[in-house]
Parts: sequence; C-alpha cells; structure tokens
Amino acid sequence: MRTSDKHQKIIQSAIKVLSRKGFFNARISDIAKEAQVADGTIYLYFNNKYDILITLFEEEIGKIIVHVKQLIDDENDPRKMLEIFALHHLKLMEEKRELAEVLQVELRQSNKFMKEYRNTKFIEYVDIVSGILHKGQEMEIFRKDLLPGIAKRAFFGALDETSRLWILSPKHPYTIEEAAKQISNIFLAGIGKPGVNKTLSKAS
Amino acid sequence: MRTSDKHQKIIQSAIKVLSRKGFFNARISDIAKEAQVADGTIYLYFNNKYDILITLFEEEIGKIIVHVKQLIDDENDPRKMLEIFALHHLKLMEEKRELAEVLQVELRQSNKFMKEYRNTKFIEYVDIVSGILHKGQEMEIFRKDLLPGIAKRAFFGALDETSRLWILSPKHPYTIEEAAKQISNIFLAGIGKPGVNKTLSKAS
Amino acid sequence: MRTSDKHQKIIQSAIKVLSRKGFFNARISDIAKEAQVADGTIYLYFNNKYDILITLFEEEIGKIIVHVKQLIDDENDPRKMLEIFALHHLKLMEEKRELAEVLQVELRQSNKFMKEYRNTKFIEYVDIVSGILHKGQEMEIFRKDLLPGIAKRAFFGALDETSRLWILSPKHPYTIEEAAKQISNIFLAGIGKPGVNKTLSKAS
Amino acid sequence: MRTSDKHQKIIQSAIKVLSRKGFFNARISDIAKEAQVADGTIYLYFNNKYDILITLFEEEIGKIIVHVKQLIDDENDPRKMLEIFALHHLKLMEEKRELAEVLQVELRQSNKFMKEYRNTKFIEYVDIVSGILHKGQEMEIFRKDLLPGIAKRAFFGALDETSRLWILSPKHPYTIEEAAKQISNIFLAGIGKPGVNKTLSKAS
DNA sequence: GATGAATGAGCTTTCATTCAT
DNA sequence: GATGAATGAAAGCTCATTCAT
Repeated sequence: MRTSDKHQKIIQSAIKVLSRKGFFNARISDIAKEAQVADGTIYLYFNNKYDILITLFEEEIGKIIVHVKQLIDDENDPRKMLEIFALHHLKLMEEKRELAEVLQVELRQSNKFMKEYRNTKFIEYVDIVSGILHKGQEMEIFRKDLLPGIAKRAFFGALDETSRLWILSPKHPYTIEEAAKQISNIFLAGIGKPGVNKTLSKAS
Repeated sequence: MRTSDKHQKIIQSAIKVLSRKGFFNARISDIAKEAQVADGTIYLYFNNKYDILITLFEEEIGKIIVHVKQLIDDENDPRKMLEIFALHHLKLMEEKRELAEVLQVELRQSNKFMKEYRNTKFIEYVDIVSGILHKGQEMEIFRKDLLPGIAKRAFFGALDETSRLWILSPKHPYTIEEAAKQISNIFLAGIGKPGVNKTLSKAS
Repeated sequence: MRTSDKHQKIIQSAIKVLSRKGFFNARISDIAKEAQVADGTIYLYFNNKYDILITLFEEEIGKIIVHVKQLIDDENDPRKMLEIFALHHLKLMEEKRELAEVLQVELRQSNKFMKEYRNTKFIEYVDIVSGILHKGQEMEIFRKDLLPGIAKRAFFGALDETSRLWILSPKHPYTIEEAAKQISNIFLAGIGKPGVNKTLSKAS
Repeated sequence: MRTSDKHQKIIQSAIKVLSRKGFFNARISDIAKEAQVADGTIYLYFNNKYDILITLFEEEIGKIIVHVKQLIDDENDPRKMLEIFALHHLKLMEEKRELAEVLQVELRQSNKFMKEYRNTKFIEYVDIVSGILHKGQEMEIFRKDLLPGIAKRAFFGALDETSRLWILSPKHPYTIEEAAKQISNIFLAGIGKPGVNKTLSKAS
C-alpha cells in the first residue's frame, strides 16, 4: 500500500467521522477504526488531531477550488460565472455531503481552538466570488457602487446558509438547481446595472 | 446577591469565555472564575455544561427577538422592515460582539453534539425575515416567484456571513450602516417587483 | 420543638435513608429532606456524617439491649433465654426492618472507614449471649467444653445471617417464630449436655 | 506482560486495597498504584469501579467453590462434609485474609448500591451447604424436620460471623481448627437424628 | 436555633499521544 | 511502516461542610 493511500484513507475517514460527531466529540480511535488502521498509524501521517483537520481543510478545499475555477474559466459572462459558482457550491451538498458538513461546522470554530491557523485556502475559495464581481464591474455589467468585501460575503453567505439548512432538513420543496437559480437571480438583479441584467435569467 | 443575579452573572461570563475559547475548550472553572463564583455554584443554576449553552441561546436570542420585533412593528413598509432587520442584526456585532461570536460559532455545531436539542428560538428569529417577505409578497411589493425558504435563508446568510467576517477582521473599509444598507439594497433590488422598489433605497 | 425532637427526627430519618441507599450513597441532603430540616440543621445536632451513623448505632442498639435484657431477666432457664434472644433478634426484622438493614450492612464496614471507632454497644449486645451461655454452663445445662467466644459468635451469626436473608427475600416459606425456634433447637441440641436438654424444645 | 497478567494484577491489588479501605474509600488510583499501572490502564480491563468489585466476586468465589467441591467430593459422610466445609471456610481467613475481608464486608452492601447485580456465585457457594444437608436427610443421618433454608443459613452464618471476628481480633485463644471443629460439633449434634451422630465427633 | 446558598477539594473517567514490539 | 497497550493529565461534576442572614 502506498503512503498516499493511507493518508487519503485517513482524511476520508476523518470526513465521515467528523461530519457525524464534530471535531471535539470525534475520537482519534473513531477515525482509526473507520480507516481500518491502528490508532498509532494516524500519527505516522499527521502530527496530531488538529493537523488532520487542517490538512483536510487545505486539501479538500483545494480540490474544490481547482474544480470551480475550471468551470468558470470556460465562461466569459460574469453573470453566468456567478450562476455556475452558486450551482456548484450547492451541489457539494449532494455530492460531498459529509465534507460539506465538516466545512460548515468546523471551519467556523477553527479559529477558536487553533489560534495560529489562517485558513488561506478558504479565503482563496471565497475570493473566486470577488474576482467574478470585480470582472463584472470592469465589464460594466455590475454596479460600480458595490462594496467588494460586502457583496462577496453576502453572496457566499446566502449560498452557505442555504446549503446549511439543506443538510439539516431531510425534505425539501425545491431542487438544488432551483435554489441556485433563485439565489443567483436575486443577486444578479440586485447587483446588476439597471437595465443590463434583466435579460439574462429567468426565475425558475 | 439575588438568585437571578448569579444566573445572569454566569450567563454573561459564559458568553465572554465561550466567545474567546469556544464551547469545548472552555472549562467550567473558566466560567466560574469569570463569574467570580466557585465551580460548584455553577451547578446550582445549571444542570450541566450544555445547559449553560442552551439557556444562553434561548435567553439571549429571546431578548434579540423582542427587540427586533418592537423595531419592526413600528414600520409598515416591508422594504424598510428588511433594512431595519439588516441594520439591527449587524449592529449586534458592535453592541454585543461576544454574544454574536458565540451564536455564530456554537449555534452551528450545537446540533452535532446535542442531538435532541431543537433551537426553536433561533428558528423564530430567522422566521422574522420570512414574515417580512411574506408580507411584501402580499402587498405586491416583492416578487411572487420567491421560494420562501430560499430567500429567507439567503438574506439571513448574507447578513450572518458579513457579520462573521466583521468580527474576524480588525479593520473595515466601511461602516456597519453602509454594510447593512448595501445588503438591503442588493436584496431589495433582487426580490422587488420590477418597477416597484427602485425608488426606495439609494445605495450608500 | 424540643431539641431532642430534632435529634430523634434526624436519627430516624437517617435510618430510613441509610437502609435504602447505604451510608456512602446516602446524602446529607437526603437525610435532611426526610427529616424536613435544612441541611445545615443536621450540623447543629451532629458533628459530621459519620457522627450520625455512630450515634445511630449507639442509641438504637442501646434500646435493643435494654429491651432484650428486660425480657431475659424474667427468665431463669438459660435454654429459654436463648430462645427469647433468638426470637427477639429475628423479630427486629419485622418490627424495625429499616434499622435492621442499617445495622447489618453498615456495622460490618464501619471499621473500614471509621478506624478509631470501637462499637462497644454492639459488643455488649452480643455479649448477652455469652452471659447466657456462661450461666448455662454454671448450671450444668450446657456442655463445659464450649469455647465461649466461638459458641457466642456461632449463635449470633446463625441468627444474623438468617435475618439478613429474611430481608433480602420477599417471600418466606416459614414464619419468624418458626425460624427462631429451629435455630434455638439446633443450638440447644448442639450445646446441651447430653441427656439434659432433650426435653425442652419441640421442633416446630 | 500478558493481558491476563494485568487483569489478575489489578484484581489482586483491588483485594488488597479494598480489604484495607473498603469499596467507597478506595480510590481507583490506589488500586492502580498497588498494581503498578496507570489509572487509565484499569479501564482497559474493567468497565468501571463497580466492575472491578463484581469481577473480583465472581472470579474469587468461583475459585473457592471449585476448591471446596473437590474436597467434598472425596467424602461420602455428610457429617464429614460439613466439617470439611467449616474448616475450609475458616481457613480462608488465614490463607486469604484480605479476600475474606472484602467478601465479608462488600458482599453485604453490594445489593445496596448495585441494584441490578445478583450475586449468583455467592448463592452457589452457600448452596453447597444446602446440598450437604439435603444429602444427610436423604441418608437419614440428619433430622427430617430441618427447614432447609434455615439450617443452611444458620450454619453458614455461624461460620461467617466467627471468621469475621477472627479477622477483627488480633489474638485468639483457640486455633482455626478448634473453631471449625466446635461449630461442626454444635451443628451436627443439633441437626443429627437422635442416636445417630453421637459417635462421629469428639469435641475438641 | 434554623436556614440553604455557596464553597472547593476530590473523585472517576476519558482520550490524545507514545513507544516497545 | 504498523500496531495497540499503556500512559497520565485533565475536566466535569458531586456533596460534606460552612456561615451570613
């Protein structure tokens, strides 16, 4: 078995266990059992419990970034880009539900117990939105009076809260695609230059 | 010292300590020291560590709800109501920064480790937004094709993510009032009936 | 309310609580609640938790001793005396069941946790049997070769173990009187001078 | 060190510590120190403090039962059997004094604080006596009018109380063998059919 | 005398981490 | 590299006892 195999096995097991129990309630032995390795083996690949979480953050968000950027690079219209980002972010709930749960819960508290840790990957992810917004402003599609830090966060927060609730509720009266479309619509209508973006999207 | 005084003292101390360390890293003895009581005294007022957190949630969110509802009741225009909600929610960051931190971080993980706990107060708070949206739709001010569960969450999420970042960053290139105004604007433009809400708000 | 009233009330409450929970599982507050006094009031009458138990031992065994001695003093035949002692000891199970439970359980472990305590009252009680045996030997009714320390303990132990089981089992195929009679019979037959005691008792 | 070694080491250490301090005053750390293991190691072998006591009961009484049954199986005369049981029971005081102390004290209170625990091994041990008595009755050596539950308890109680006192007193005016002989004698004389058992035993 | 809120020492138990095999 | 038994620090919680009222 290659080294990377066990590393990956442990990360994926950690995602499973952490999504179920949360970081503090999860035991190293839970993760080890899930990964079918001995407790001590974990420490051959990670320095400590925190290190598993941090590595998980970096690697998994890294993959997401690569993927989203690929999708967006194929597109030129910033309005389409935002729609793609929204759809992809929400689709994570279905495709990688456990990872999504971990990111939503643990990312928020990670600065409480890992004082020194700056989650640069996460910032990079959210900054994809900034980039899109900036491009839209340059192209005179989005309003110039947008405060960049605000709109970025508002858009991301809208998506994230929606996905948070999606996970909590077992049943949903709408599909992920509808949710993504609606949120994109609201934002595009809200941030678009008057008279410019009315033609793009049709509310589902 | 009256009984209620110690209860309050402990809750307020818990807010301070939890905002700094998070629930799992906070020790009962930390809270006791902050409240200037003995460890055992905590257990005269609360059943266990979780009970402190739950009581904190219920009581503090309860106060916020009462306050926001009062502000909103003085208003008739749903668009104004949303602006008020937004401003008030963000102002919590300044006025009760520590409480805000606790709510943002611990509320998100509370259903991981307190399986049986349903945070009804929190739902009630977010449902204030639903109420406003619904009223706006009835008054034909907001679009009828809004998915109620989505727009509510999107608006709340936008605010919450903004306040989350506000707390994390030491410096801000805009004021809270500007941020509230901008988010309200984006949403009102996004959810308003075409041709109806363009007159209300002027982006700051 | 006279002082002695509360003292008595506490002792009797302690008997109830200790019989149910045992010394270490019983809480001072349990006893206080049962006695309908405040926790602190206990300490006006007793030095500490151990003191309650010791006082309980001394006073209640003292009462039993007085009572048994009265009964025995009316009698001259040592064989009858033993029967009286046996019957009375077992009858305690019915009449003061809770006290009996406390004595059986706590007396046995009291020297484990109260190193300095010598239970003189208890010794005095058991020595009633010695007295009877000695008298029987003097009167040439009981065998001279009895080891005094042994027979006393054997007789008392037989009774005590019988009463212990009586308490544990909810149902019994014999009456207390039958049990007392049988044990007396066995002992009297066993310790009597051959040819002397065969006429006294009829096995029930 | 083999697994079973630590299990045994802990049980034996528990016997030492419990005999000295009693269950409630004994600390897990006392037992761990005595066993020369870390506190946490105890919990690799036992579920909790109670589990140590229960396991101790079951295993040690189990050994005693096996041993006594072997001794008795070599014998046919129920009178001899009783003598063997008496002698062996009392000899435990010398050979396994600490175990004897634990059994005498903790067994009596175990049903107070371990509500669900039925000490079947202990019942099995005492029932060895029942078996002997029954056999003696069948062989027409013991009186038919013996109440089976009574005589068994009386005999066992006589022995146990004797051994209890043996442990408490530092000095003894008689040997264990004499004590066993005397108690057997008393009982055999008391329960034997008139005219049958007079020939067996000579009082020491 | 009576109260009961407050105290804080002390306990059992957990679990991240180590290290001999 | 892999194991998992062993470690021991650390924390939540209890409860006998005190003392201001």
